[in-house]
Amino acid sequence: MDTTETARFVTALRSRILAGELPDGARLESERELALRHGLSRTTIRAGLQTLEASGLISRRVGRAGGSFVSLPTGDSVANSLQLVIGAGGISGPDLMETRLAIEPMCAELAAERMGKDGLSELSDIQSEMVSAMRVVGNPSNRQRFLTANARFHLRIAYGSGNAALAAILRGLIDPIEKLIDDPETLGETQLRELVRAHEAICSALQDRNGPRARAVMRKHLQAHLALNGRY
Amino acid sequence: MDTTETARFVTALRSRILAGELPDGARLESERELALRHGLSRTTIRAGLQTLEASGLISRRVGRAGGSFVSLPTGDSVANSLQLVIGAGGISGPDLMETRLAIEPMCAELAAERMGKDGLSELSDIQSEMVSAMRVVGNPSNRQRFLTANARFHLRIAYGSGNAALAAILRGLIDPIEKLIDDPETLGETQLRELVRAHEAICSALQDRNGPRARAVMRKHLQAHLALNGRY
DNA sequence: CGCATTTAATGGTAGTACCAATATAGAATG
DNA sequence: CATTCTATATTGGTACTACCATTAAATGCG
Repeated sequence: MDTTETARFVTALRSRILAGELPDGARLESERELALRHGLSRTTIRAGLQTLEASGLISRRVGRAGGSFVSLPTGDSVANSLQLVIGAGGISGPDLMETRLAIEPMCAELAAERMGKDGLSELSDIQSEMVSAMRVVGNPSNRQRFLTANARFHLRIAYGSGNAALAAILRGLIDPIEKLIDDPETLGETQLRELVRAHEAICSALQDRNGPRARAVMRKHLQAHLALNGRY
Repeated sequence: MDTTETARFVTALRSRILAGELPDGARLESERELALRHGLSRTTIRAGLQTLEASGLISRRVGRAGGSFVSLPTGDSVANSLQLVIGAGGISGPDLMETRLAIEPMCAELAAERMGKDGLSELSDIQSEMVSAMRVVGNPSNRQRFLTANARFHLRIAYGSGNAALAAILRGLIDPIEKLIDDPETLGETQLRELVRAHEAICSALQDRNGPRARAVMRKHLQAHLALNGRY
């Protein structure tokens, strides 16, 4: 394996990073120094660093105090690659909804156990925002406000689950899903009102710290979406 | 945004790919031609292609009929970035198990509805492999055989769900999880036998095309793991 | 026709030079 | 002394040239 010099350099540096030898935020040597140390040209070093940067393992800044800095990958990179695959059409609409249906009830259950007071109040703020946006949802910009707040509502619960993996996955799904469901035909005023009501029930279950109920209500809420336009 | 020439080139080419303008497998112009067409140096073009390759959007081959080829990202890139984040310690052990608990029951339910005859027979082959490996599980190499087959069992069901997103996610989780649970203390012969029994029940539910039962049995199976060593 | 050889095209690597951004050291100034 | 401006050093970003290694196609030969 690792036929090229660049690939060798990448795997070497990547394992040092993942092994924790280079802590988060650590500054690597300059490209010129790395080239000398590894007996490679700056060209090759730069190619390797480019790859590592694209993987989210380092970030680079120019300038005197600049250089390459270790940045341990977070859920962001998962969300990004998920969005890439979806954007490329590698995952169908029904797949998205099914995945959501797998993830979010679990998020709700965990959030009921773990979400703090501030998180819950943030959630009810978002809920108020949705209610106020709904009043004039005929206005296109308000419809957008409504949908954005809806996404934030679900994301906030995922964060509230305290589970980085679940949150990252939902973050990757939510934008494509939002575009998928934004259809005035199937998502009219009646449905929006129903949606707000469901959110109310979820909030209440979370405040009661009732995990199973939160899970059940969330599940029902999502399945209602699925039923709206049977096949996406 | 896109302060550097490289970044500009990357975003331009990426959107062309995601827009479907460049179909899967399409061959890009050579680096020298791209440089001319974009009025950039080959250096910059190469930097951009390096990034796109790391994102899984293109692959490159040397040689006369070589070049850069569009490769629409698949679940692999999601699995990879998931493994990167986990490898960097960005996701805890309990997070992993909870995510698994969210994903796999859904996989089982869908697989019960969608898995074909060949898939089911593959599954029972894997099951036989596990049974035969279990007989001499004291032997370390056989223990490895057993665990590998176990992973394949769960992955096969995820594929059988026909849902690319769920399969990709489990693929990213399974290796780290396998290492996590491979503890002779908590996973002794008694537990292995119990595990095989659970797999048997899952197989049977799938063959009966009983989705809800498949979901329930899978869920119970995973929760047994969780209970084994309460906190990972 | 079939096989070996040559040739041409590609990405990979090296090296040099210079540019642009930016933190730091130092000088000028109040 | 404090502040502000200026020079400077260090860094990544880009350009250009040259050559190598790999690979498939074109060519030649038997």
